Amino acid sequence: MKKATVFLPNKARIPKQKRGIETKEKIVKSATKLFTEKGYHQTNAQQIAAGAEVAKGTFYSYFNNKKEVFAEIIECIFRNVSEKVLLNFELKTYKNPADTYKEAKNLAQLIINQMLSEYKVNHKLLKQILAMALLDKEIEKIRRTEEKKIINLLILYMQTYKEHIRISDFEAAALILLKFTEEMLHQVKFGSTGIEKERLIRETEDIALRYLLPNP
Amino acid sequence: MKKATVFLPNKARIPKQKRGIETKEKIVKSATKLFTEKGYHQTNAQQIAAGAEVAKGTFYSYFNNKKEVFAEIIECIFRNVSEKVLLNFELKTYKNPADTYKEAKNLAQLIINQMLSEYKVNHKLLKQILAMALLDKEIEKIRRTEEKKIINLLILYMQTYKEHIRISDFEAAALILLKFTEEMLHQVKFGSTGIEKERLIRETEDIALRYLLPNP
Amino acid sequence: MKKATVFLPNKARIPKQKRGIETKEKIVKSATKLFTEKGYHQTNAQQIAAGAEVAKGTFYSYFNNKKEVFAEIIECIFRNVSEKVLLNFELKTYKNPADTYKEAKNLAQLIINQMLSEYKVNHKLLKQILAMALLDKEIEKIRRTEEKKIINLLILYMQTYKEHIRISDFEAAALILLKFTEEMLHQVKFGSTGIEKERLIRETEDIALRYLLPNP
Amino acid sequence: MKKATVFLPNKARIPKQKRGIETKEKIVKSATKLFTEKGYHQTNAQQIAAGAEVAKGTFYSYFNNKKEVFAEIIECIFRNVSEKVLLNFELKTYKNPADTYKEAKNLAQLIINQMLSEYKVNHKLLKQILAMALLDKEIEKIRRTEEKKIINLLILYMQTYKEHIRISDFEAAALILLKFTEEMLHQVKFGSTGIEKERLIRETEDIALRYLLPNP
DNA sequence: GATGAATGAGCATTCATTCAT
DNA sequence: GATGAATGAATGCTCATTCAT
Repeated sequence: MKKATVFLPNKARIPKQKRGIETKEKIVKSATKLFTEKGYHQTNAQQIAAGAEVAKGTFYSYFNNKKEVFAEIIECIFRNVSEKVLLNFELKTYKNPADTYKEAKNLAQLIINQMLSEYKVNHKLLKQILAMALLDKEIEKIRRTEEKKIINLLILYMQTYKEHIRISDFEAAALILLKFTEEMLHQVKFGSTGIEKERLIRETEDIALRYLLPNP
Repeated sequence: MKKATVFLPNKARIPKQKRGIETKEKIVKSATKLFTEKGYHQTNAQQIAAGAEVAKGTFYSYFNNKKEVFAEIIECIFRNVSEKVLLNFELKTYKNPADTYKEAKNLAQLIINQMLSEYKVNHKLLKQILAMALLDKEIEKIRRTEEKKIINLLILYMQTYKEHIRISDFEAAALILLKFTEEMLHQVKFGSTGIEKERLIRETEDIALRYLLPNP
Repeated sequence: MKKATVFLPNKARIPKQKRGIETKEKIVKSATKLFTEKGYHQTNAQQIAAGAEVAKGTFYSYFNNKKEVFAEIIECIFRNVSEKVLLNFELKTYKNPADTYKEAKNLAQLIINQMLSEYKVNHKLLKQILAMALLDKEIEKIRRTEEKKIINLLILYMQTYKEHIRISDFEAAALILLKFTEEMLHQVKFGSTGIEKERLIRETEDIALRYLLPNP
Repeated sequence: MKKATVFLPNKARIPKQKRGIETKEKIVKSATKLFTEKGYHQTNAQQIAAGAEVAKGTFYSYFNNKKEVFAEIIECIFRNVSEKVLLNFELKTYKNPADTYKEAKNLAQLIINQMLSEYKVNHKLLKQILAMALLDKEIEKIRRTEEKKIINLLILYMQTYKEHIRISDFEAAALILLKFTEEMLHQVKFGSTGIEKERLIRETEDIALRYLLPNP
């Protein structure tokens, strides 16, 4: 086993002109389509380039490698979700500053529904993303960074309504709620259990609210 | 991807003699080690064979391809978990046929703990397994088959203690409980959140029991 | 600039069986032919494999890369030269232990001629070798290792006949004599100056002997 | 290799205006820097252009290809050396027309020293140049053309002092002296033998003078 | 049964060069 | 004149799988 040190040039072009931006978008679009249809490992740079109607070399002038497009795609997806959820939360708390039990319940319901609905991504692509987040450190990091934002939001929510919240370990609770809701989302998305979507969502809400809020 | 095979010859040898069984075990052991250390995609047949101190050809006479060893490994792991949990459940219900509220709680706690402790598999290998279950239909099927057993067990548990259980949709509840517990297990295993194991387990128990059982 | 550490597997096969040895020889032969005809940089692994009538993969199972074949070829050539010169020197000094001035002269003449004649390698390949020894550290090292043997031989010669040698810095002298003789050899081989081979060899002998030995 | 061009369009621009000349100089400077630091083969047009702070297209409007810049660089270096040596020789023979033995010796010493000191080029770049002169016909030709000038100078020197020179084959002697001095220069420059520069230069002078001049 | 030499399609990546803007 | 986006042939290398010994 020899050990060699190599310099990775990081020569990815950052397009400034309209044409370049369009080309990059075409590549991302083609990559998303192929990753969704065939999976990440079954897709190669040649196919992505062909799908975007550009040459292989053009792909490599915008991205250093296949993983980089994937990272860009999922960063965009995750960010979109966390931004939407955050925005919605801010709107609601601004409009309804009063913190009654009923409001706490409504807001919790809202956040859960928000998360469940925001993953607009195709379920096949979602599988690829989840798998890659397990297999690849960099992708895992991107996922965790975006998840941290939602966790912070959940902690903020619990602090806002702390008088109506029965649990005390906000940090652990936020993580658990996020992971649990995500997992339920995946079950709903992948729907391979024969149990209908609605039943799962209803139980998800039940379990989360019962955990968060004391008995009325 | 490399080769689109229409006819699957399935020429894998099923060893009957002691020597053959030992060879197969050596191959499985080597594969497990490599999948854990380097990951599934980073491991090739040559390395598995070398690790088992057999020739590449020998590997291919016991397994049709790399995925087959992986399937065998995870089938063994999942089966082990479901068998242990099942066995334990049966022992407890046999010994304690009375179904008081307290017993229901104790047993629920037991099942959760059982599941949390039974995944003895290395966390790196677990990541590989979860990723593969997302990426590959066959692996997904194996996982689901074994999970179905635990779900049935949970449904049985709920039926046994139905008078003390507050939820009514046993099927959905069992799936949710399993998935939730699994997810928590992964958080505990991967431990990348900075939250201690004990806090996570405590909250997991809390959330599950509160969901299952009515307020005392 | 990112920095990455990569493990180079060094998976080159060392053939033990007759068939493997023959295959390796075929590859080396094909590589030598192509490096000579087209030059090192103009030759690729595919062509070497084709020339040896084996698959590309076979080439890569015997050599990690193109440079490795090249290194093997030149190591063989250099070693051959130094071994022949050394052998001849030992034979002569064994047969003629007396160290008169005349013998010193004869032996010097012999060594020069030996070196001049031993580079049996084609002049085009020699150019490739010299260029690579300038461009590549590893090839340079191989060259220097083999040259050191001849330098040691020349130092030994000077020590043996030290009473008849006019110079005192044996180490520098040996290096200079070697490099000078090599350079003359290249001029003779490359013959691009229009000066005949014989004139160059005559002058080479003259300059070397006049440097080494005092005036009679 | 990449493209077999039959028609050489030679569309390289010859800059007349100040700005164009400056741009060309920037390109040459950048190329020299990169060839020295990374080597000829490891440098590409993009990097040269980037180093000169011009676009890739600009590079190709001044030079038809990478080799052309290299040729320009080495032509400049070699010409510089031969011009300096020639100039110095003319100055000395003009100032000291008398041709005594002592003067012959002094002048020889001077020429050797001149050559040894004039290769101001970085040793890494020198390696690249020597290698390219071995690998490429055009570069070889440039080198030979410039060397011919020094050889002619040496022949002129020998003719001027022919009464004090012991050798008769001026042409062969001039070539040998040049090649020998060059080779010694490289040994001094590359200095990979552990022998100090001064010892090598002293021996070089000794060997050359002893070859040229009879015993006093 | 075991071996390991051989295969060759397949993939990631590079880069000299062109040309529309 | 300058630019830099685009090209695509070419290359080094891998590895699942076969099969003669």
